Amino acid sequence: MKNDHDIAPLLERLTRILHNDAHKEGMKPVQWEVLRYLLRANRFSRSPGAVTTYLGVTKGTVSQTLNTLERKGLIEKKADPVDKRTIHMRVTSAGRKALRHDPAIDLDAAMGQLGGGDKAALSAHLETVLTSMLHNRGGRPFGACKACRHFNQNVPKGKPHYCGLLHEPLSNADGEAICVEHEAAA
Amino acid sequence: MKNDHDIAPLLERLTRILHNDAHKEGMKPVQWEVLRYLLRANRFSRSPGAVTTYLGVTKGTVSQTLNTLERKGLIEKKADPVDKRTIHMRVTSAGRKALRHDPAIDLDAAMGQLGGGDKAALSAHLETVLTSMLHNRGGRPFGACKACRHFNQNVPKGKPHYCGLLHEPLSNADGEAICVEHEAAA
DNA sequence: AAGAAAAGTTTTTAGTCGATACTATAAATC
DNA sequence: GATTTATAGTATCGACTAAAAACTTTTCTT
Repeated sequence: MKNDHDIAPLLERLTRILHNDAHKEGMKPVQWEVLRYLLRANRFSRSPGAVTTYLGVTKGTVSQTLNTLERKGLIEKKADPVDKRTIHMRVTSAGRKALRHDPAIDLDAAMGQLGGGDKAALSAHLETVLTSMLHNRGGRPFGACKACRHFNQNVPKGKPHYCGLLHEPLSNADGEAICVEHEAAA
Repeated sequence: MKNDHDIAPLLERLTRILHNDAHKEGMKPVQWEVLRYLLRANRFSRSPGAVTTYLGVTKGTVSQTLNTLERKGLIEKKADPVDKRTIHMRVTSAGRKALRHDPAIDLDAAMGQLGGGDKAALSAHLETVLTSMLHNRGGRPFGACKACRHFNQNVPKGKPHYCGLLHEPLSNADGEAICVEHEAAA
């Protein structure tokens, strides 16, 4: 078969455009990525370590980027009272405000060119490729908490949910968020 | 409709993996991009200016990257004998050799997870999105020379092809390559 | 011939990123 | 209980990316 559909160049150019657009509002591409991540991550996944795992870059780089975001007032850090090594972060209201100018919003707009079925197909195909890439380098999937095999719905009774891995209660919002520890349900 | 398929995060992560992988062989992501581009571009499109248009970054940045690639011996520069402002480049044999370790090859492998029909669909969908993004920022498509409205097949007779815009003859290889000046045939 | 435009380079400044070395806390082992 | 080892983060260095602005040379316009 001659035609390999030249998907790589398409992806490369799309990527490049997105990357270029991310130099807005005094921000850098990684900074947007981290900010977006922190907004979508549950409370177990808003640490420098989780960001490191998510991005796949070194700890030092993440540390610097987080410092920058903190200096800009877009995120806040708070030491864990129990394990004093770990740090928890949250997006400030200024951070949320900044995300309203997220350059990636343009991508959603462009996606509007596709019909519903096409979007579903594109999503599925990208997920297949991504999963394969992640698998080959031992990366974590960072899936939704509620779709994890450690997620227990309405346990204990009366309370919302429960994480069987970390032995922690989970709010409804937690369930929707993405998690470092995510392992797909069987 | 609630489900917007969350395509952006998928694309973002895939992009991030590709970007991280591109720190190999002493190369940087942009350097791979430029090298790949120069190998696929026809002779009218292997100038610093064309690379600038392709990448969408500033001239200064491109100039630096090209200097680095030249210093590494992966590309060669040559001044145009007619218009002394412009410079033509070509990938050296060392450059071609380097591209055999192109980290983007892994993407093709991951794409192997998809069936032929899925690949075609993915390609088509990505192209739709890319075209939309390009259109919104006045970017050039950089399509194949032979699919351009200025492409004249087998003109003049006996000779291979001809570019009606630049008034230059085109080899078969030229026809296959991508071009800055490309405008889709009607 | 004068001015404007085009193609590239250079310099400056801010941030990314891998690598390495480091500190502090926690867990494991003896 | 003290020592080792692992984990979570930070600090520093050097190479590179990128925008922005100033500049050179060459070509096009009028």
